[in-house]
Amino acid sequence: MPPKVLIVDDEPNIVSTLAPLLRTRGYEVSTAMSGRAALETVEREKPDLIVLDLGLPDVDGVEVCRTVRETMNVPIVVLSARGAEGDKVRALDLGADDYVTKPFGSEELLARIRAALRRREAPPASQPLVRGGLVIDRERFRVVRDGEEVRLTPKEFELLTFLARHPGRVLTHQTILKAIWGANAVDQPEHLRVLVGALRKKIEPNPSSPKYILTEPWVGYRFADV
Amino acid sequence: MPPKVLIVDDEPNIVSTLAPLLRTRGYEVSTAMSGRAALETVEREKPDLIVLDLGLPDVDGVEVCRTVRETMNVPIVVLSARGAEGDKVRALDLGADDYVTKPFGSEELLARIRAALRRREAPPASQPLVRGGLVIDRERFRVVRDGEEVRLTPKEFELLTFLARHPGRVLTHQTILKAIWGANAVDQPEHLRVLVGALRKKIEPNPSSPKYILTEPWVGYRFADV
DNA sequence: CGATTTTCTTACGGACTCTTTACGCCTTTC
DNA sequence: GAAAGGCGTAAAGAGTCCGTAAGAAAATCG
Repeated sequence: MPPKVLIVDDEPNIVSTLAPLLRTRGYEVSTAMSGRAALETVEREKPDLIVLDLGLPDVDGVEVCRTVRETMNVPIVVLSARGAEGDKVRALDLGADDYVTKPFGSEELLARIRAALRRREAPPASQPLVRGGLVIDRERFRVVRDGEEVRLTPKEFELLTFLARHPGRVLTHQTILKAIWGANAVDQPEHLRVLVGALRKKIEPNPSSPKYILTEPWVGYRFADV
Repeated sequence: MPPKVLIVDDEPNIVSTLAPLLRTRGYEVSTAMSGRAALETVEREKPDLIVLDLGLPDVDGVEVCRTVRETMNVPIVVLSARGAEGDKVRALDLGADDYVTKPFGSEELLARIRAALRRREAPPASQPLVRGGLVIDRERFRVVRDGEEVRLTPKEFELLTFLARHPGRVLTHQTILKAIWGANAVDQPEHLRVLVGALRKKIEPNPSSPKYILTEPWVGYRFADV
C-alpha cells in the first residue's frame, strides 16, 4: 500500500511538477490549490503526509497546519518562500515536521518526505500520544484522562498504546493477541476480552458505552478516531 | 548576543536540516562533521552548547564528550541511534547533559536545547543537582538533605545521580541495572531492590512513603518531578 | 593482617497482577 | 424459534513483584 501524499500549493507549475515526480517514486498523490480545498481533501483522503505551501490565497497555510494538527497526526512538510522565517517558525511551532525553502531541489524535498514518513512510522517514545481527552506518555508510563492521572498495569498500558497508535483502524483479535501476548496466544481471545474490560473500566467515562475502545463485532477492536 | 551552538554529525542531511532550523530560532550555528573537526571548532568558537552525534567516523563521540568535558563546562546534548543504550549511558556518565534518540522531532530537540541552556545559565560554576530539598554535588561526592549532609556509599550515590538526572522520567529496571551494574546484571533485580531500600532509608524523610524515589510497579523507578 | 565498611545473596510476607473459569446476554445462523 | 458462539463481567487461584531483614562474601582501610 503506497503512502498517500497531498500537495497543497496555489502555483500551478509547482503542482504540475511535483505530482508526476512523486507518482514516479511510487506515491499516491492528490492535490489541492487552496486552503479550503486542502482541508476538505485531508478529511476525505486521510493522506499519510501533506506537503503544504504557506502562501495560500484563502485560508492561511499556518491556519491549515493548525486545523489539521487538531484532528490528525499526519506529518506535514511545509514549503515556504525564502525570507518568510516567521511563518516557518510558526508552522513548526504548530506541529509541522519539516520545511523546505523555495526554490528547492526535487531530491531534497523527496528526502524530507521519506524522513517524515519514516519518523512517523516509529515515533520516538519521548512525545506523548494525545487522543481526545487521553494523554498517553510512554516515557513516563503514565496516562491522563481529562486532567487526572489513571493508573494502568503494564499489560493494560501495552494494549492501550498499541490501539492508540492506529486510531480509526480496526485491529483484529489475532493481530492484538500476537502483539501483546505473542504468537502462541492467538487462539485465546478470552485474554483480550478480560483485558479490554479492565482497561475500559479505567479509562472510559462510561465503560458500558465506550468512547475510546470500540468493539468491532466478530472482527476485533478499534480505537476511536481522535 | 545569541547563544552559539555547535552541531557535530557526519550525516549531511541531519546537519543541513538542523543548522537552518536553529538559525531561524535565533541561534548562531557552526557545524562539524567529524570528531577531529569538532574538537578544533570547540577550541576556536567556544560554543555555548554542543549537539553531538555519537556515531562519528574518526574520533568516537563518547571520546569527544570526555575530551571537551576535561577542559570546558559547555552543555552537551547527545544524539544517539535507537538501541545504543550503552553509548547513551556512557555519554551521560561522562558529563553529557541530555540525549535525544534518532529519529527525533525538531521540536523535541529544540526543547532539550532550550532546557540545557536554561539549566546552565542558572547555577554559575560546575553546578550541583538540586531537586527539592536535595542537593547532589557530583564533584565533591556529597549529598545534602534539608541542610544536613548525608553519607552515601558509592553505589548509592551512583544510583541517586542516575535517577536524579532524569526527574519525572521512568527508568526501567533493565536500564538502571545496566547503568549501575553493567549489562550482565540486567536479570538480577534483587540488587536494585536492596539498593533502593538502602538509599531511601538515608535520603527519604519517610522511607515508607517515598518523596523522591518513586516506585513504578512492574516497570521501574522514577525520580519525582522537581 | 585484622577491623570496618560495602556489596551481594537469600528468604519471606504482603500486595498486586495475570490467567483461567464460569455464566448471562446478545447477535448470528440454521 | 432453537442452537451456537461471540462479548462483557465477575471471581478464584496461581504467579509475580516489592520492600525488608539478616547473614555471607568481598572490598577497603588502617
